[in-house]
Amino acid sequence: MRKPTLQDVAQAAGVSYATADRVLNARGNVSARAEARVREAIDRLGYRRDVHAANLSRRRVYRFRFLLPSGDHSFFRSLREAVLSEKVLRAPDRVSVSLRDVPAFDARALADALSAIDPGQCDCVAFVGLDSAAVAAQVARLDAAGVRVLTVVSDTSAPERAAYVGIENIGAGRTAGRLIALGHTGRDGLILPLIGTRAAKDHADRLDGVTQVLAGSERIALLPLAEALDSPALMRALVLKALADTPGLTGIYSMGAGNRGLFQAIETLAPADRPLVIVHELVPHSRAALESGLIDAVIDQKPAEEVAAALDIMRALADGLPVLPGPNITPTIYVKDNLPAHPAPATEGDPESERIL
Amino acid sequence: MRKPTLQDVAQAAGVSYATADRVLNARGNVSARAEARVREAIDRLGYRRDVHAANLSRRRVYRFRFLLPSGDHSFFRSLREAVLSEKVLRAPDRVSVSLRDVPAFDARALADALSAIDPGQCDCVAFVGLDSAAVAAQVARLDAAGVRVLTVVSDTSAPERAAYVGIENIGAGRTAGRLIALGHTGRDGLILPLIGTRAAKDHADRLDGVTQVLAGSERIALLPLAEALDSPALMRALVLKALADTPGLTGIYSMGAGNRGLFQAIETLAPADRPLVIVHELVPHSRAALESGLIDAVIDQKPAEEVAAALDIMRALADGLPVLPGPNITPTIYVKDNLPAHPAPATEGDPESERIL
DNA sequence: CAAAAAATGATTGACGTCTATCAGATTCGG
DNA sequence: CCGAATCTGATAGACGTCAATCATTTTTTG
Repeated sequence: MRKPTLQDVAQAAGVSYATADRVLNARGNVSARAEARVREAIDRLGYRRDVHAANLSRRRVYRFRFLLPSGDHSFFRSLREAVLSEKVLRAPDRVSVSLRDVPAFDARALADALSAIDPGQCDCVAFVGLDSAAVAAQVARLDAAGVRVLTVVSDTSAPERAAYVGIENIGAGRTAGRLIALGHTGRDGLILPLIGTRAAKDHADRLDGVTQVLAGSERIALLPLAEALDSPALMRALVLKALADTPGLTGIYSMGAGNRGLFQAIETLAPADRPLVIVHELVPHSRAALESGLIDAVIDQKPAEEVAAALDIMRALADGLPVLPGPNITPTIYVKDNLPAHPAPATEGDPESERIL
Repeated sequence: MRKPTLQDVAQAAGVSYATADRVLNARGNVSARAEARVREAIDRLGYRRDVHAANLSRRRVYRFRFLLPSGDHSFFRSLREAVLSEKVLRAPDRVSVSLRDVPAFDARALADALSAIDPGQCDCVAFVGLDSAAVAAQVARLDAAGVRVLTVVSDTSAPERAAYVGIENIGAGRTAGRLIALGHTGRDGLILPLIGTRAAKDHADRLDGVTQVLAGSERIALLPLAEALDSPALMRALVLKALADTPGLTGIYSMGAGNRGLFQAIETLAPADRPLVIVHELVPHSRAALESGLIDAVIDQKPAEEVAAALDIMRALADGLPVLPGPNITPTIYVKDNLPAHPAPATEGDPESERIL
């Protein structure tokens, strides 16, 4: 049995191809009777439009845009790399991806970048969520203009955003807490919680999570929260101070960035004395720290998967398919022994593979 | 700038469309000079064939087949479910997936199933690797006949298999070892290693891995290996016996299946007394055990991702693209707090989504 | 009941590629 | 240099859909 075509549907419904097409593409000027017969035939034959033929015919290109925080944060860098690699990967599928940098954590700049988007030139935008009235207004404008909007990594509360792709940070914090508890089986613990800033929702959620889990253990206590503002220097100083001031320190959980400073501080200790250390995001520095045994675990949100998932959703949104909005990436735990193979350095224009097909 | 078409290439090369086509599709009867000019034009314009238009024109359907172990093992069940869900997902992309059951761990039956494959009816087969001369012979036959072959979950040594998609089991065992070590920070340990069968390569590799890591710790010792043959009943008996015989038991690592028996045995203990427990594969039982706090971690190979990755590779193989063979799925660690949302029960023929588009 | 409006059918030329055919041109061996 | 072999160009009809046009039929309405 061949897959039915629209021609088959028309025939089965006893109407012309033109009428079937009018129904399928909602072009109007169709009697209720004819429409019903066509719909019935579609159901009966199990007709599904051939998306590739359709896109070919209408010369359709999916125009997707990412607005990503600029700056030298390794995590954002890996996000950007993931976008660029998906860009070339999906080009054959008529997906055109563009990437714009916006200043990090700057709601004003983000709103400006959103306002610069021409609805005629873009089908779908993804950005790292921030909450502000200006951002919310732009999300509403774009949605009304037919541009679907979604958030990645961090959500926004604008009700028009069609989806969020990212991890659930309370769960991520709980996961860290669970590992800390595991590392304190049968012994007492004193944990230093390091955060980037309380103001960032994702950081705050992680703190909530770890607190929830450790509250369940009477033998583990949390030291007062230290804010390192994602700065390696500050982080280093804070950790060195804590190590000096707190002899019984058994663990450190860093919820934000700037962990280079943390690693420097830990390096000053004898391996046997060093506390349990958990950080977020697998980036070159944290990977090296894990490989060398300086730290115990990295909780990662797999930016490459996140971008791929975002693009799948953007595609579905552009095609008008229903999309469930919830968080869908689960935080991954990396230890020294389950690290992914080193990613091959981006092979821009590899002459070998160019030639094939 | 529009994407160049083959027509553009022909024009740029100063030849007719027919000649450019002859070069692109290696139809022969082209002078070296003309071929060179066409290739140069392809490079210069950055021409890439429009795969969707091509597949439309040649009415191409990718015919892929999975041979999966039958039986009631939950892990194989989730593999099968993953295949079925990908099957409907990829149907619009001209990918036709078929699924055949073969008796588990039966090289003879596997070879028979492979021999039943008609090269004219199938572009690519994936199966769970087993080593036997008969299997190797069939792999060679299929490869020679133009059917690309790949292994999932467990590899085979047949040199013609084009790729392996699965985790690296030594690494998985090491990962478990690392978690066990983490759970024994500052205390001594005695660990019971449970295996399905020594004969299974993946199980044996996990044992190697955990042994490697724990050898590095003087405070943790491994009890003699117990073989549970993936049987819940046997598993239960073995664990109960070990618990009775070994007062100092602090951990259990189960490398195979049949963990239902393990959970039953653990349930008899007071929560405070129970050892650290790590098992493989996130299936309903292990998930429940994790959620209820009966066990500490599950190491999973993400069957859904594995199947998706396998299909991507099958597609690439069918299109003649180069594919790197190595293992590419990293084992994932699940604790109570980073479990994925419950998968929606397979929505076969959801009337809502049928209608869209 | 006639004129206007609405619905329908028939058809056409894209989209980019594949496959096939056929006539004409070029090259080659003897 | 002639016939044969090889190469080249031109063209046409698919694949399944889109978008548009135009003529015809049916229905509505005043």
